[in-house]
Amino acid sequence: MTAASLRARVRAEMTDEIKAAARRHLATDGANLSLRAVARDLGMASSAVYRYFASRDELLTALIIDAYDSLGEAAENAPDTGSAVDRWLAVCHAVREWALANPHEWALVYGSPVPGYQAPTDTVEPAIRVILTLGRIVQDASASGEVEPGEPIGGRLGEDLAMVAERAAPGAPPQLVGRSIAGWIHLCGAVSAELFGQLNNTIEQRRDFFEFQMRGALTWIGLRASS
Amino acid sequence: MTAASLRARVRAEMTDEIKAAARRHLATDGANLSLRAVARDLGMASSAVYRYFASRDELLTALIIDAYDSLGEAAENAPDTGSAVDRWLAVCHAVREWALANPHEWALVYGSPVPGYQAPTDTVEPAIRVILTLGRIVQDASASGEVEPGEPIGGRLGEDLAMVAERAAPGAPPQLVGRSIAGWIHLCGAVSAELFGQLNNTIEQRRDFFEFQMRGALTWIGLRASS
DNA sequence: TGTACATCAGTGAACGCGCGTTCACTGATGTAC
DNA sequence: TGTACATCAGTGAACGCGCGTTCACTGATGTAC
Repeated sequence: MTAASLRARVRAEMTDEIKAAARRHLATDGANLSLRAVARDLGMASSAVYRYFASRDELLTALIIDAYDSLGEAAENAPDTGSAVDRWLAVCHAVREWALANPHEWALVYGSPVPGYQAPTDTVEPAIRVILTLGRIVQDASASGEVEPGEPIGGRLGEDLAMVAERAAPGAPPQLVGRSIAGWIHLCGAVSAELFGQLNNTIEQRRDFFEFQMRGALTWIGLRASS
Repeated sequence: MTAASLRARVRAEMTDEIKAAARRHLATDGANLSLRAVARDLGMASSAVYRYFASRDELLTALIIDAYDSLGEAAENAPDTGSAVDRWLAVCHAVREWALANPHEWALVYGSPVPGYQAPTDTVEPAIRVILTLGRIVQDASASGEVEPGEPIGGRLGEDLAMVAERAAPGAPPQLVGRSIAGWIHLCGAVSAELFGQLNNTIEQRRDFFEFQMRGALTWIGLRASS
């Protein structure tokens, strides 16, 4: 380990500590967390944070990227065995469990947009990891015939979906991809509904209801339980 | 018109103006809007606002209740003719169109919870107007047999759903109510996905895709196009 | 109808606070010869 | 190996700002007799 890389490592560790403290502040302050409060927690001058992040927004961006990456990793590491339905459901549960474990980071990326904050383009790649994971399942299922193709979709929507299919599940029929995107949206909606309190005092069997919903969505999407 | 009720009317008008100004501020500041900024917009001293709202949180609560009521009214006023499927879709489109017209109010009630804000109980009644509207459609469809009842759901989730059914669609089978709640959650998720930017650079035919999703959800929910 | 009083909307100053960001600086750590 | 210099993390004061809320007050509007 050369001296230079040691300095780099210390720097990386400090960067991580700042992000960790900022992440803790998401719980109390949401997306308008305070740089000064973060610095205070770490016992350092607020100006010192500027050695690591050029501005509050840049720190926020780092948190957003980390959240997407962490969620994406959770989705990618979901058990990848069994039928397409099994695999899809495993991803759904992995996403939900990650969100329950990291509710404020979920809110940061899937909640209301932060007013005045414009996400830079380097958030895009981490942002699509979940949907690419689902796309792979759909593509595999389509290749092995574990799928109801369904009615083709014409018009401009058909073109939109064909372009998405090309990027996320090449070879799969666009209408199937469209139904899969709908499934992903339902997944996000179900997680947000649970996290943001829409089910309070109504449905207490959260996990069961979640699975019920995702299985229901799958019947329409048209993945089959076995090939 | 007595003098007293005139004073009351002027007061109500001023209250409305404050809320209108605050609503405008939702666009730029989100849920952490500033009382002082609102007062400034109206050309009044910031302390004057306290004659109308005891605190910033109380003003926020008023905005939340108004948003729920406005959305609820839009849903209730959706065209109420044709089959259960027609009526359900009409409500979905009414909700989406309201949200597109009032994106910041949608974010206020269906976006990430405001940290530190606890909604008082008088937000509950306005909050459930949409789902009660959907419940009425399901109840009617169930009564007239325009419905696939589907497999009953046992266990605790079944009990949860039976209780919801009792409140929102008495007489309808709990499993149908469960699928309907899932449809409502998908509706909220689809609107949030569109509004919060999840479809950016992906799907441009927003209305078509929305309708595609809602129709798809309906095939699983099991409302029939005609009795 | 006229007058004394009560109610109420609105003012402006103040309290005490926190914020993001900049800047000149100190001192430690690394680099080049 | 030793020394002169450059890099870099971190400090602390300052700038200029905005915030929610309170309080004693003024004047207009309504009420009771």
